[in-house]
Amino acid sequence: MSPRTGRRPAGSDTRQLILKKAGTAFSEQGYDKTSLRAIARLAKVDPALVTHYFGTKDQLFATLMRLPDNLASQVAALAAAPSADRGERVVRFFLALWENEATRQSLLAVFRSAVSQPQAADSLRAFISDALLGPLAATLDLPEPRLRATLAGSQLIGLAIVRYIIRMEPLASLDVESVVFWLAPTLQRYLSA
Amino acid sequence: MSPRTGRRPAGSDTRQLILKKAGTAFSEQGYDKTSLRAIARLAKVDPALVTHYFGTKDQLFATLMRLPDNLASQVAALAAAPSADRGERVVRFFLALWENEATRQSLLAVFRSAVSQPQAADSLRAFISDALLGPLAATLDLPEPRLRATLAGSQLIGLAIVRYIIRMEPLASLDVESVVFWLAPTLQRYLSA
DNA sequence: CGTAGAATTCAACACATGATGAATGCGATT
DNA sequence: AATCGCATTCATCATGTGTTGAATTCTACG
Repeated sequence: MSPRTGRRPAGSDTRQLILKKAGTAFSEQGYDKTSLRAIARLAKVDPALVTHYFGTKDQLFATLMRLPDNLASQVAALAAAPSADRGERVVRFFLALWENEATRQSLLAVFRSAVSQPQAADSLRAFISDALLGPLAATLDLPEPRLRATLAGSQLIGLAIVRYIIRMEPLASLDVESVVFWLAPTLQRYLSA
Repeated sequence: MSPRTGRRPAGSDTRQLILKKAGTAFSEQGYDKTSLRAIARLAKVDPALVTHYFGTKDQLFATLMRLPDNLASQVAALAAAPSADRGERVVRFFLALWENEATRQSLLAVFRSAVSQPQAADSLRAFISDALLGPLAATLDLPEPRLRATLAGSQLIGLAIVRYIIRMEPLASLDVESVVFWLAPTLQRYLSA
């Protein structure tokens, strides 16, 4: 009789399994609609085990949402680029973030949660504004740099929503190079002209 | 002793009060995070009364989310416009929708709910794709009309998110004319060139 | 071997949710 | 005045949530 309780025989890393399942669940449904019990169900584990490993639901989410730390420095590199192909570089950078499986998951989760969780929305806005658009605006010696950066942000966020969240065709299946081809001039105009 | 139960004295239109409170609640929090009980609390009414008037929560939401029916015909008019200032017209039309208090509420609610509710997301995609971008694409005699319409949609959706949902400055407080000034060329390029 | 501690589940709590059916009060019609 | 129907609340149900504390089983170390 397989015992219903107690420690499991082999050395399978259940903790990591839970993390993985939680990651996909959060990225597919957002924070609110993802229940600890659903995560536990996916990992074939008791809900209490999730709590046991990661504390509260908030802490679990925070553990998962660690975006790459070098993001800021990458943006700085972007800003230092010559202004002629700045638009293209920005688009490529943004697309790289979303095409990468790991970061895409975090981004999806954050975006999905930001709408309903005011706290998440605030931190998202702060992050985008301070860590991404701020540095970019700082290097624009043109009138209204802040506005220009925000406009660029609006096109990029629109791209993310349509291509990765709503998945509207044909943009959702378009190859990366074509996306760059279409969006680069727009970004370039916002960030120059 | 003011009786706790039974009909209320004066002729105040409670039904409409509930509708109004539900509208603001849905637009501020989206479908999921808005509870019938919260709506009832706002209207100072028993939760059962909400159910009594509007049936299920879904039906209440559907009752509120009736976007103006003439939308389709307006888009048709847009499509018929000369191609030279099509970009500007599209931007103006979109902004008019969001600057109008009544439609903004519906749009906010739909957007906020679309992220977490798969059903809402599907119908939003269908609506945008079929009723808005489809007709627009139909009148473009250029290569890849559908892609062009979707690109235009991405910039408009990005604008809505940044300006009306995330409320990121300075775009959030920018006057309408300036928004038109900045976005019209982008839209024009997607829809021509 | 024995035992400390980790992994895991069980059972339960306190709370919130959407929904329903019965009860009660008031207004309007006869 | 009597009555019918609407407006409104009460009490309650079934379900789902995050979280906690105790119990059980296994592993690892002495």
